[in-house]
Amino acid sequence: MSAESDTYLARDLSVSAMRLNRRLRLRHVNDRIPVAQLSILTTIFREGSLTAGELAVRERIKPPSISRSSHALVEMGLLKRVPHATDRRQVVLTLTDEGRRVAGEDVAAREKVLADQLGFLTPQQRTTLAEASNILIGIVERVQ
Amino acid sequence: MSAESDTYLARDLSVSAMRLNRRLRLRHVNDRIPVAQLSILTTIFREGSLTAGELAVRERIKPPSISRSSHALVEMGLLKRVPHATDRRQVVLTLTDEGRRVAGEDVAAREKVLADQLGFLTPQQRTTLAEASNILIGIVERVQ
DNA sequence: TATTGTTATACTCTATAACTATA
DNA sequence: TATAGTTATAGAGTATAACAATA
Repeated sequence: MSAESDTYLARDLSVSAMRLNRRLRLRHVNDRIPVAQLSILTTIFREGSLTAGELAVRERIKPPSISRSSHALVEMGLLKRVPHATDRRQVVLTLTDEGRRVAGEDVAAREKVLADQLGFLTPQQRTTLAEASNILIGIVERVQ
Repeated sequence: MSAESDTYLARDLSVSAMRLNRRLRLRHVNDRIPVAQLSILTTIFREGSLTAGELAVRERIKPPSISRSSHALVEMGLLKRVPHATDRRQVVLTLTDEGRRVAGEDVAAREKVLADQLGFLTPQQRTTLAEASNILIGIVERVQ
């Protein structure tokens, strides 16, 4: 890789992240559930019930954002707010049956949305994306 | 790559794009120019003066977003709005001297912001990111 | 009529600061 | 006092719809 392409790697990454993000958000808006809220839903789906604070850590956002999004999900009937067993300050966020159904469907839906696109790729390109995703996660962890 | 990891590739991609985006946006907020506006600035820096419509195509956003962001940049003294030579409906967006300076500096600044993070990576990982960025751009082009 | 761009409006997502309730 | 979470407030970024000016 040349020094010149190194220079633009950061820009290319941020631009492609921004644009991909925009596209995916729009897809989900069409599907009636905003992408950040869907992320919360599927995180709980995968990891099980979590308190608001634990969720904030996993989603890497601040508690107020969790608060807003989780209330929206409760209003949609996808999430329940359960009192914590021993600490009444905490709130345990749990999927409703409908929430579990939606979260489960979303995996398939997302697969479908991107499947067409991934279909254009070679296996090697898919591997590249999977590796890149892991690298990006690591970078995000360190940029604080 | 297993079928299972295939299933989650789309989710991993969208999550890492969202989080990276968030981090980069916050970095730029600290630097006083919002990232989307900076993207406009550097696009014109790289490609030369563009009309609002041309810019909307390149940035993959709708004209109203260009309108808002470009006016903000004009207010900051970074962008000029020049009447089109032959078509008075169109507006040509051109960098001011200050805009050119800021855009130029941004390449270095962005390099500095991510340089620390890229420094943790192996040359092979950087290559992976560069390739992934190109693949993602291609995907974004097709998701319409 | 068609194209270019702006204005009006609305929504998502996020943050920081200030607050409440509980530990 | 410290912690968990909410409310209040602000700002970025985006879209669609309706509009004005020009071709």
